[in-house]
Amino acid sequence: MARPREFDEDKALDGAMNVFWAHGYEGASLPDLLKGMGLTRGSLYKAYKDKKSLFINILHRYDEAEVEKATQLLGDGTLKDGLDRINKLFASVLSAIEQDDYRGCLLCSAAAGPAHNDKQISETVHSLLNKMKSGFETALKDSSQHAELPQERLSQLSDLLLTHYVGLRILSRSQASKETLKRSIASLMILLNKAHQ
Amino acid sequence: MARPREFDEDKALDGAMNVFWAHGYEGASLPDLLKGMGLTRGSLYKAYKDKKSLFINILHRYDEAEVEKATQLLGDGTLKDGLDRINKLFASVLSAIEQDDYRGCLLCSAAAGPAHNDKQISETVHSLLNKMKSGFETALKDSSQHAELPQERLSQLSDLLLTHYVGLRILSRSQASKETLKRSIASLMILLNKAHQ
DNA sequence: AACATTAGGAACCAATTGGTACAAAACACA
DNA sequence: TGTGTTTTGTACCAATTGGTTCCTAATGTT
Repeated sequence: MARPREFDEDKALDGAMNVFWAHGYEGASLPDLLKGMGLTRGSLYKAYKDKKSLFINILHRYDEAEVEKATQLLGDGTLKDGLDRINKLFASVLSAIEQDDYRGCLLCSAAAGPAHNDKQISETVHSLLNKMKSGFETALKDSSQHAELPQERLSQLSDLLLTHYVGLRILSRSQASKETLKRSIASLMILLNKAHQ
Repeated sequence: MARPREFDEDKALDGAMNVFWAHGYEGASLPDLLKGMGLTRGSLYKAYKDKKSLFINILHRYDEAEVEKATQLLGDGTLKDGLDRINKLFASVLSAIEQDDYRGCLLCSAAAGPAHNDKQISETVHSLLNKMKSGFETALKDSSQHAELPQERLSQLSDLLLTHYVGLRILSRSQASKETLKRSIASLMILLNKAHQ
């Protein structure tokens, strides 16, 4: 009973994700979002309450789409050595900017922006950042060089990888030079290869 | 000739820096700035043209105050080994959040925010980030363990340190746990001690 | 003392912000 | 064919945004 939704929810949410990704939370205006989602004010507020709720919704969508992709890669058993997976993940960061995609990472931008002021957002952000950390930890445990390290060291290394990931994504968004990012990643991989010694 | 300024320019600019530091560029409203600077609209626009110009001005002030402090530390000859200086710098990042200062770094926040959309800002940001990188490079050259590394490796390592610095500061601002930052820094210092091998 | 020049401050501005109210429209079910 | 329920779209809202105007006040120079 009642009138069915006319808009395609997946399309709308993807649209919102792209707008937030490109402009950030504060930078995305309602008209931006409405245009990107292909719907009008009434529908948006009826379906998603308000801007902040929509954003948190989108953060979860970003999780399912992008964070999940990253953690799947980091746990991907077909790449036997976890270190190779980590390498591949950072290579993908580089590949984004090789294709002139300077949007960075929605999650990292949220960490730098609204997470500072809003508890609900910061909690969501941290749960996703933790998921990334766990992904790194999984990969390290599957690395022939690192598997034997004590848990404490694995956790440390994972936090380092997370920090590095965030740093790279923020630098990407600020349009840092490709070479800078390349050197940073190369250096990380060299150091990581010595971590077990 | 003409009426002299009544407000203390240093106090006003410090006030503006604090407001931008706390709220970010977009997040700092004109009323916020006016209150923090202790002057009225007319004076602000007469003296600093507009919000963006003021922000770039403040970015340079942040350079003189904070970036300079960091690079001085990294080049401080009284700490003989450059590695100790790097250690001390990252310890100061940690110390900030131990004192519940979650503002992060104005420069890093600028990299994550307005630098994405504004060329003038991104250029300023990158020149300061480069200054940080040079600081790291100087310290590495003064490190007994790293001084003999080829220039290419030193540059790589400096970019890694810069990335890590940015990552930490963004995580700080998002109110990441002290433990996370601690582990990340600990891990970095361990790896850095193996970089020369 | 007169004048040129600049600072200060309030009133004002159009545009935009996120958000709401409400009537018309579209369906399911009876 | 109604009837109840929900979506949709438009008109509207108050508040805030960054920015300008313009008059007055304060000064150094002559």
